[in-house]
Amino acid sequence: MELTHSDLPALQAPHPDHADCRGVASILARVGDKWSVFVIMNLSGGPKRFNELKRVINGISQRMLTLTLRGLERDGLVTRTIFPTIPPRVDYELTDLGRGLQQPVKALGEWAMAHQEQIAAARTRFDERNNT
Amino acid sequence: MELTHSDLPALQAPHPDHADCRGVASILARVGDKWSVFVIMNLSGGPKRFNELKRVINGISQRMLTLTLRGLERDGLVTRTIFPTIPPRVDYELTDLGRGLQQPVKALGEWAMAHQEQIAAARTRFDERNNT
DNA sequence: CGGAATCCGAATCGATACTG
DNA sequence: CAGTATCGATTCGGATTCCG
Repeated sequence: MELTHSDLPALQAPHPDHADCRGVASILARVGDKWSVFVIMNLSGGPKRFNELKRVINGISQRMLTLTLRGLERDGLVTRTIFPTIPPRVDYELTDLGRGLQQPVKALGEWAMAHQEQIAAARTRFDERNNT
Repeated sequence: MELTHSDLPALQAPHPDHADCRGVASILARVGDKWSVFVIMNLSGGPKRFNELKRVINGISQRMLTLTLRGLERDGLVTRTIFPTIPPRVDYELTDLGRGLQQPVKALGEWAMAHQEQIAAARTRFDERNNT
């Protein structure tokens, strides 16, 4: 698969807690993927079709939308339902698991929104300091 | 800079809320970066030196640790303090901003831990279904 | 010790063209 | 409409070498 940064090198285990880091990291990677987040957000309101998502997300290529949706489906976050009509229709919908993920993701998003100016300022300062 | 997935294409704005997606996404990308998360976690306990981090994280290359730390420093999440001793010593420490980020990240990490079996199972099922 | 610089293969991604 | 397939450009990232 192309999308996942999934498999990461061994991680030391100072506490037994760290045993699960491998799996956890692959989940964090999905959240860090901007397209995955956008798709999850745009599915909050209910099921959507492929091209509907493509229009709303605006900037995603067909290829990346397909890849992103496959990844989410693989992780059990999204379901894919085919209606064998003509023309074909495919609906994507959040699973309960996917909806559950929205809470922590929104928390993170809100933190990001709340501090984005602070971070932007830090970036500007850092960039000015280094180049010129 | 090499590390950031930062700049993303325009995003439609159904609600005015979505105006900030650009900046927010670049912050989410940092959280999605596995090394950044590991570094932030490992700095919870207080400042650490470069090679100390390198040993603890185990699997990160020197190059990626440098890049990751620069990124975090740029975003104002980590400070870098040089002690001009011989041999040189450089300490990295979380800023208040960095410590603040830990809360939502931990929430996400806990969600991931809580559901990792469910997700692993979903992946297995999906993979079995498709190939073989 | 804590990097910076270079090399180079591997993984990503967008654009395009084709299909049922 | 909802994809798959292919290709070229970019980016990523590990290994290595050199430096104060």
